[in-house]
Amino acid sequence: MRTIEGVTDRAASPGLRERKKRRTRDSLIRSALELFALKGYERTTVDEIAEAADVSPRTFFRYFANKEEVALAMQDSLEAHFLTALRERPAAEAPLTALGNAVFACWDTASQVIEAVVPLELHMRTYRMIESTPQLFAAHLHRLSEVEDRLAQEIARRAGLDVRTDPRPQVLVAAFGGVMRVTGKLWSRRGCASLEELRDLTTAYLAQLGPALAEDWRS
Amino acid sequence: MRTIEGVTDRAASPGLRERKKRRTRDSLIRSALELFALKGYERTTVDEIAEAADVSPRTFFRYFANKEEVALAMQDSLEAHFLTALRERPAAEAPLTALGNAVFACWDTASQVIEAVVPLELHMRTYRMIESTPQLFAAHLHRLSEVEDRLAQEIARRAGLDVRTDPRPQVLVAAFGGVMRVTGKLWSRRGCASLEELRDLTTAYLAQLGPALAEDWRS
DNA sequence: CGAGATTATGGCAGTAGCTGACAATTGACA
DNA sequence: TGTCAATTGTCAGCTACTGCCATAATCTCG
Repeated sequence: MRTIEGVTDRAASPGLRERKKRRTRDSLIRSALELFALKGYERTTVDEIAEAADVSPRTFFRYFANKEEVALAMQDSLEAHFLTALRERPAAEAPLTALGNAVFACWDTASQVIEAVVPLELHMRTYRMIESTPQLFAAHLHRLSEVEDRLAQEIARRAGLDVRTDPRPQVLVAAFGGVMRVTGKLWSRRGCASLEELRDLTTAYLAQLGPALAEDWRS
Repeated sequence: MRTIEGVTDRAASPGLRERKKRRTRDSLIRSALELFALKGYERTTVDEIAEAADVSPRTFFRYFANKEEVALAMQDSLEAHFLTALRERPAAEAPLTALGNAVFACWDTASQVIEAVVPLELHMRTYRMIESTPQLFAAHLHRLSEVEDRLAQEIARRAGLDVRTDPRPQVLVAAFGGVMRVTGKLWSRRGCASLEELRDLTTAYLAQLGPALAEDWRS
């Protein structure tokens, strides 16, 4: 039962079975990311990942629908983390402000979310790999577009609007997402140095949203 | 030689070999899109497409790197078409205005670009399929992100800026692209009825870019 | 505690996407 | 017409991924 599993996850002791599953999953992620970092995404086979995690190849596909998914597993956690951060923003904050603050708030605790599964540095390498591997980047963009849907939903809820009738939540989130992708790409090209740099980059680019839309750029 | 091929393409008679290649390619696209419409993307195999187009499966992969590519072939043409439309916009137009006008101008002639290869209605069905098939949609988003890069380049050129130093071109294009994706999705969900509807939708949503970024949404 | 219901895992066979290598065919061009 | 280059077909092979069934591990409840 997924629901019960999800609820008991953090509350009571999840039971041996659940703990074992989590360990297997984490082990698969770690093994995969390490192998990817070592030999590249395409040159790593699922069989190798399974072997490194000491499970059968068939089991791998019971945890991840495909090879992409294990590469993007941490992104998944981070996206959920971000969603939570947004929901915790005070209702008084303006939409765009809330989005921006949620990003920053979420980055403060992001390293903990990551390090619960893999070393931070490995995750950074993985992010660069995602940005530079077409197949992974495509899947990444797809997930982001689904996140944007949920973001728009949440933004609309905050503002007491209906996503179906008012275009502003979707438009805002689309623009916001665009900026995030641009900064993400830039950051990855610069080597994913520090979270500080990403923070500054994002601040600067988000601030340019208004000016970029201005009729005239002479300034 | 790609360059020579590209140049002679529309000028002199391209020669039998080139003509044959184009026919094979178009035939593959038509066969693929028809089969996709008939039995769905995943349930259509490359072997079937090749057989319908009367070539060997191996030849299919000489024209398209993978199965996704043939499904997105027309999008490819349309993106190139859009790029051209943007380049033809008068330099006096403001960045965002130029982007919007390029879209509309490009749609006026889009049907001709499409009908040179496949019936318009088949292309509409294909677009809906792209939006509703995760794997295709992911690939689609990836291509769009590459288009955005070129768009930013062109916008920067028009404004006499350097993409590397001024964030505005990229930010603007990212926001613009976000709106286009939102309208595209909406339009596909409504059944890709008419280009008119898409036009109205786009106009309305583009106009919301400014308001959506506003601090306060009470209005 | 122990029997029986659940659930996770492994093994295997098979499909489909995709590639490299080589041979055969076809168009280009002097 | 004959030579050269480009296109195509064939074939063997790898890898991602799935369905099926048997087995083994955990859980539940009397």
